[in-house]
Amino acid sequence: MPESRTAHELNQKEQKRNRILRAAIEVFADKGYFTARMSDVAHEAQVADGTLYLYFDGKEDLLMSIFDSVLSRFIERLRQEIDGMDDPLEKLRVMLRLHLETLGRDRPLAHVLQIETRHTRRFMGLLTRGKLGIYLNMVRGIIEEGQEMGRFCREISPGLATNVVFGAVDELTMSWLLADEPGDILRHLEPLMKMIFEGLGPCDGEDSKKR
Amino acid sequence: MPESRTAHELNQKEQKRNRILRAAIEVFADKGYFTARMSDVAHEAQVADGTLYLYFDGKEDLLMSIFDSVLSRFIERLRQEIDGMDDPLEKLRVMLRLHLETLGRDRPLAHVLQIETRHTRRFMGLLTRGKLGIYLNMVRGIIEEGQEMGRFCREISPGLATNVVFGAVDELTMSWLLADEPGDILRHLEPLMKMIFEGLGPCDGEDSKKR
Amino acid sequence: MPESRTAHELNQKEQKRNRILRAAIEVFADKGYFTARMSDVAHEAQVADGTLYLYFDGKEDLLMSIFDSVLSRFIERLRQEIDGMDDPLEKLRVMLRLHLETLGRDRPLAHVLQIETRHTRRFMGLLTRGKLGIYLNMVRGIIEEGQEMGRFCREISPGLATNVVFGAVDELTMSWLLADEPGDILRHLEPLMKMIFEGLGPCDGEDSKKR
Amino acid sequence: MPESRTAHELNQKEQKRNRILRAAIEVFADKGYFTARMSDVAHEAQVADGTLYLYFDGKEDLLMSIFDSVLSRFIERLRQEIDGMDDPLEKLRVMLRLHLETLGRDRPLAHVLQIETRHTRRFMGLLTRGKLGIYLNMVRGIIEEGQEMGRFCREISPGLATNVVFGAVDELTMSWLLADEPGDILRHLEPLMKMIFEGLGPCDGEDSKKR
DNA sequence: GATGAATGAGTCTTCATTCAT
DNA sequence: AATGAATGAAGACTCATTCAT
Repeated sequence: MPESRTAHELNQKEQKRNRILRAAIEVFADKGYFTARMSDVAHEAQVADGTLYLYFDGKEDLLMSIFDSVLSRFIERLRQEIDGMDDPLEKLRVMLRLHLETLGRDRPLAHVLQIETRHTRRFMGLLTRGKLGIYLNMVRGIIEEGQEMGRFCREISPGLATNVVFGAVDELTMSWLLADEPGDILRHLEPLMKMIFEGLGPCDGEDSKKR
Repeated sequence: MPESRTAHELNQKEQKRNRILRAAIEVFADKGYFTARMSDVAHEAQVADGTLYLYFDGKEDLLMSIFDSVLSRFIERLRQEIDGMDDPLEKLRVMLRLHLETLGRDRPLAHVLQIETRHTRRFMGLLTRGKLGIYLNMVRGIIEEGQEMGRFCREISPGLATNVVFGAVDELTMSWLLADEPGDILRHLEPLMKMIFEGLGPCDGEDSKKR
Repeated sequence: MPESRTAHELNQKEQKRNRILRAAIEVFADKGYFTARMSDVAHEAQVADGTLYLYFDGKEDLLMSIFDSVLSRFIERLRQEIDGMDDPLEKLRVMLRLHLETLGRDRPLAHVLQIETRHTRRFMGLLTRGKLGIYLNMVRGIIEEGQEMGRFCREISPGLATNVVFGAVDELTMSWLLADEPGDILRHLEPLMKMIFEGLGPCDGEDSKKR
Repeated sequence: MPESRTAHELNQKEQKRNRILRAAIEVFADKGYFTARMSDVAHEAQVADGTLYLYFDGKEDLLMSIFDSVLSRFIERLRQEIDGMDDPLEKLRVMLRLHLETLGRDRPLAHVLQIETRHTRRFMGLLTRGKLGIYLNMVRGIIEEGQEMGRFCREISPGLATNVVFGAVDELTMSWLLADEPGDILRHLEPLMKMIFEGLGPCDGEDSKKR
């Protein structure tokens, strides 16, 4: 059963957009955002230079869109997986696994996300106000939920906790990325979870796991 | 007692060189290496554009020189402090403290060293063959010494151990740098030392702390 | 009958290349190679500055290409005209006429070729290894042919003879170029031929035209 | 007997001026006027960059001054030698010999005078209004004198004749300069004189040397 | 929609010239 | 007078972006 013409076209368009995005990831990871030329991306994507501008607003938008598109898919998957769950700690585990999987599977992407995006203050600002903000809000949501259910220490401010959790994965990814022989990033998941639980877990009298 | 004319002039020259270097650190940290213009650096250093080229070979050399100059001073101080010591572990502690202090005291510098330098593959290569190589060799020297004295596990290759130690500080610095409320980076020194000692410490029969 | 798209485009491209080349000739002749700015050339050619770099590698290449393009056409025409001829002396005459015509018809071109090209040692070297070398080899070929046929004195080394002939036209052109009221350069052709014939002609016993 | 202090100083000054001038000749001949840097000249003259400006107004003045100084000495010598002579033709011979000697003895100088000076229209204009004008006027004077005495053809305009004579030496020098194995330029003196005499000599009925 | 030739703003760098010492 | 460090104007070249085909 054939798709409607429009749907088909949309699909075509979507495919080409993704091809360009993919090309940008490779090229940015390889040469660095500033050193890479738009025509390098066009060449890698096997389209004309001008075509890039039919799908993106410019070089900066291309970089932002990498972030955005990856995060969109990530958030969607995360929601699906998390949806039926009850345990906030388990939700966190799923989230971190997904995060590490996404990057661990794709080094060029990880490079762009971790390195090329940090160049300018302005950039980080823009990102945080976009899809990244949604992600961070989800983390925060889970933490607040955990605090309400008594699974997480209530004395820690949710904002700080979010930073700690996000910072931990970020740091982990960065070191994996800079390592010469990175290995499987997922092997760090459980130690990370342990650290986080120790950091966030119940802080009342009865819970004496920590010093 | 007046300095000799030459000595005075050298001093003057050295001072201006440092002023430019400092300006470059500020500007690169603020706008990013690629976004920063040479005239921004000149302006910040309160010299004319052309003056930059009396002290440095160009933009790239400026970035390299930041690295180089900081590392030179760092290595010198490190040598002085380490000189009379016997215990390799203590030497490592001094080294890491100095490393963290140097960066922790100067965020713009840390930014440039950790972020702006990672842009291109080529850059890292150049650096490693320069002063950074000397530093890494010192780390390696200490580790080998520790192994010979039986303080460090002999089964670990010194090269790998060097990477682990250096990677650990690097990672630590990076996360401190990306944090919103960084705090005093030195508070991480002891935990770091503990980790390193656990990772590198004696691995023979009598020492059963590790599996 | 429409040209194929590609052929048409090539033609367009070739035309614009020539327009730029022409503009460069005018501007270089007028202001001198070093004093002329690339944007002067662009302006004269009615293209944007950047466009120059779509057709040439830079300022130097532009100068070289003037030489090259003129010489290419010159050599081609020379080959066509000479092809069926037998008499080497006649070939020389055709060659010199063509040489003088080419420059005599186009003073700016002559200026660039004679003056602006002599600036640097390096330049002349590059040229001689290019199209100019081919031309010089053709001259030499004709002379050797003449010697074999007994029309030219066999005692003169072909290399020297080539220099003499080429030097003569060169000198002639130079003086025509520097003159205030140059007149028709072709009026010098026959005297020149006479001189060359006297210089190169048979040198044996029976031929006593020369002392 | 010591010179007066002032005279001595003037002499010192003059010497340094000449050293700079000489350096400029060497450097301009070697690298070309535009490619040469003022600091190259300073280096060659073993003075500081700034010192050049104590003796000359700038780069252009340096080039002009080469011309001027050479021509000054040339004109002075010429006047001395010519002074007691009667025969205009002999005066011409002396003049041409001096001209060829001056350049033939000093290739770098010849290079600068013949090549580097022709760059810009403006340059030639300036020169002609300076010492060069004086020289040309002397040539013209000799020719007019010759015409009055009936030794030269009266039908030729003195201006044209001057151009012919000057152009001939110029052309000769140029070809000598461009030649690979120049040899002694003075060997061309007599042929040149012959040509000039044939060109300028008496043109009336009784004198039938020319067609 | 797709192309890629054309555009021209933007920047690094050079170097003639100046001037405090 | 001599120096040479400092200046800053000027220009070659790059490359993100546009738009006619």
